[in-house]
This record gives sequence, structure tokens and C-alpha cells, in this order.
Amino acid sequence: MTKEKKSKPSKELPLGFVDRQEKELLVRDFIISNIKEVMIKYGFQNLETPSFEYSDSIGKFLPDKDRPDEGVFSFKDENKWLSLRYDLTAPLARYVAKNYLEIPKPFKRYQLGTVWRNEKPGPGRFREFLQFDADFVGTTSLQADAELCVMISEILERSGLAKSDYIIKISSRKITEELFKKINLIDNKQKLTALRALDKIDRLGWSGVKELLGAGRKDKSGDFTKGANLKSKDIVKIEETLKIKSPKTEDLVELVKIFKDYNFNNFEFDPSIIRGLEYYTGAIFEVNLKFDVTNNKGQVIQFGSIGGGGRYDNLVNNFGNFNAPATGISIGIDRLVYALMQKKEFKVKQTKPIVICVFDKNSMREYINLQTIIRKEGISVEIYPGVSKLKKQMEYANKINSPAVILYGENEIKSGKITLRNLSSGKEQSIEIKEIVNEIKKII
RNA sequence: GCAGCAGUAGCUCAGUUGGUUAGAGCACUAGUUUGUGGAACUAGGGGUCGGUGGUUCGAAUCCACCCUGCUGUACCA
Repeated sequence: MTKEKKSKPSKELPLGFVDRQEKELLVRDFIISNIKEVMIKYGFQNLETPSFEYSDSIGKFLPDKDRPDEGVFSFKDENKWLSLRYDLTAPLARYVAKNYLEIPKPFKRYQLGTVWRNEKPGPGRFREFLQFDADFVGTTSLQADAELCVMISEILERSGLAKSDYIIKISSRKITEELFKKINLIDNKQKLTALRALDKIDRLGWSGVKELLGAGRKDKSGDFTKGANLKSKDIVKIEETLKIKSPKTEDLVELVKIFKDYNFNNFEFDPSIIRGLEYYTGAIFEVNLKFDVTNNKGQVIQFGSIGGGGRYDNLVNNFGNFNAPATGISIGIDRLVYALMQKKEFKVKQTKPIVICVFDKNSMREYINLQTIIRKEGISVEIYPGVSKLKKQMEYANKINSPAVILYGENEIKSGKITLRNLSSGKEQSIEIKEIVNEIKKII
């Protein structure tokens, strides 16, 4: 007798992928509806591009090509490499280049779509997630950059955040450019290491960043990270730059002025904001939450930003000779949902069906008629989907959080009255069929 | 990727220096005179103790390697 090893299919999900339940999806839908309304108000048009692109369309032309093959999910189709998109900006650049002659200039579009990243997930951070992205293509006006920040604020506040819950941090790639010129830092690799180091100041503090700018840093677990090996006098100059309280670069001075005209103050200049390394060319923004976010064990976690963006004047140009300076901003919708769901006062209304219990299959006609009457009023109702004892039907109704059950059995049919049981109070009442809708409305 | 810690039922965990048939709570299923949920009671199902190999008369327990998860770190367009 041979022992057969049954290899059952795995019920586990691939690393970084999750099932999303209704509770979360309702919040997501709520945010999306806010986004769509705001987008219309601000005059952006919707666009949908495919999940897959040719790998070179979304990767090859990016200047930030430190690790071209990592971070994306790819496969070879015939002889060409395809990749799942990792953001919505690269596909936009491709779209603009492809449709340059037809689209209005400037071009304002927004997009909601799933993106995929092949990297290590963290709390509230997955390998598949929904991103929202809005961009202006074809204008150098900082009015566009300002409008993006104001617009994001409006979306966040409509979705349930208070002004004190978030802040938009601004900086400019020009600051670091000037700084590197000043300290004569020209080696590209060193530049990137230095930028990455600066980006970590909120987490590691200046002392940690200083180590990363110099020889390197050992983390809590004892792991060592190589530094940028800058001279200590140059590190001092960097420290001085980081202490600047108000922006000196032309673009940010202008941006702040426009913010004033908008009466928008929920921003803060922070020269340590980096984002996207060499990808950006000018102003950059980052949307940060100001309240603590916890994991499922109640521990406060390092949540990071929920979105950001900035000016990328050269991206579309990589596809050819296009005059398409651009600026854009994106939000990680799922991260915003995750954070929003932790705010106690935040609730989205769920509509659960009233359950009509089944006593006798031969009365199905009565049940269906009743169901039709109630559904005509736009009220959620269902006939118990199955054949079970009444107890099971009640347990089912309770489990799905139904507000009430309708009992329409032998007794009721005989007397011509329906029994309506309120499931939160447990109270039952006997009512005429024509009154049923009114009574239900009182409960839900 | 690197480092530290961890992996026993669907979930949260117990399992004594290696010793019979591996336990509990919650959840689940069926009942407690069949027309009543969220409480109680009774009974039941469910685990090759993450995997593979080794040490041993004997491994959930010891060793090696692998896998997975958590945390930090790197990367994050």
C-alpha cells in the first residue's frame, strides 16, 4: 500500500497581496466618489490606461534607472518584455507622447488604477494597491503645482480628515541641486546615496542621516548600511541647508505666493523632502499624516507618507521631442483607507438586506410578491437563500447584520398580517401588508 | 537583499529535563419537545506540531538546511 501524498492547492496568498473585504471597500468607494467630484470641479478628465505596458515604455526612459529589472513584475510575450505598471505617471508620459497632436495643451487628466510593485511589503503597504494620480502636462506655470496641492487638500478633507490631521510638505529639487554644486558633488552614485540619506531624516533623525552621509550606519538589528563618504565639512554645509526655514529658490517663493492667493496654509517647507531621486526636476510635495497609525496589534507603526508628487519637466521628452513640462501628484488610496479606518469617529453607512424567512416552499409566490413590493421602494431585501430551519435563518440574518426579518408563515398568511422582527431590539410587530414599507423605513 | 525574532486546530495560545492516543478558550457543526438570532447547556468535527533530512529505543521538544511570517534596515520610479 503506497501512501499517497495529497498536495492540496494553497489557500495562502502571494506575499504582499491581500483580500479586501467590504468594510474596507466601502471606505474606498467613498474616497473615490469624493475624488471624482473634486476632479470634475477642478476640470480634469478621466483616463484609463492598461495594466501592462512594454517594459521599456515605463522603465527604460526613466532617468532613475538604478535597478532596472527589480521592483516590477514582468514576463516575456513573444519577444517583447511586458511589465505591470508600477505607477500611473510613466503610462501618462507614454500616453501623452503617443497622442501628442490630438490632446489639448496643457493636458489635465486624472487616473485611478491598480499598480504593482515587486518589493517587500510593510504594514499598510502591499505589492498591489490602488493609486490616484492627477497631472498637468504642458505647462511650466507654478499655478498648476499650487492647484494640485489645494485640490489634494480638498479631497482629504472631504474624505474625513481635519486640517490638523495632515500636512503637505514642499521642497524643490533645485535646493539639493544648488547644494551639490556648492560642495562640488558630481559623482552620480554619491549624489543618489546622499539624497537617499536625506530622505530618511524623519525616521533616523539628523544623527542617523549624518552617519549615512559619512562612512555609514549600523541599524538596530546590527545590519550595516554603507554611506556616501562625504567630507565632514561638506556634511556641515548640508546640515546648514536643512536648517533653512523659508525657501529661497525662485520656484518655491512663487509657489508660496500662489498658496497665499488661494488662502491655503496647510503646508510646510521642508528641505529634507526628496522623493523619487532624479525623477523630479523642480517643486516636490509630500502628503503626511499627523496622527499615529497602528498595526493590528495596536503598535504604532512607521507609516510614511500617503502620497506626493512634483514637477517632472523631462519625462515626456524621453519619448521624443515634445514640449511637455509636467507636474503631478498621487495618493495611495489603500493607505489612506487604512489610516482613515483607524479614526474612531469615521463611519461609512452599510446597507444590509432585510431577510424574508422561508417557512414553506409552496408560499414562495407570496414571499416574492412581498420582496418585489419592498424592493420597489429601493429598500434592500432578500428571501432567505436556502432551505433551513427558522433558527438557522435567524442566525443567518444576525450574522449578516440584517436590520430585521420578516416572518410570513402559515399563521400570518391565515390572518393576513405580517410579522416584522427588529433584530437590534428583538421586538416583533404584526402589521398589514400595505403598512410594511412604512414600518421597515422606521427601522432602517 | 541583509539582520534579529518567531512558526502547535480557522483565530489566540498551553504543552514541564525528549516518553503512551498533542490540549484549552473563541469560532464552526448538530441538538436542548421542530415558528424565533445575538445568552446558557450537551455532543461532535477539525492538527502527519511550517517542510525535509539527521541524532535517538522514542522528537512538537535536540541538530542541520529550506520555507513562511513579524520587526528593523536597504530599495521604493
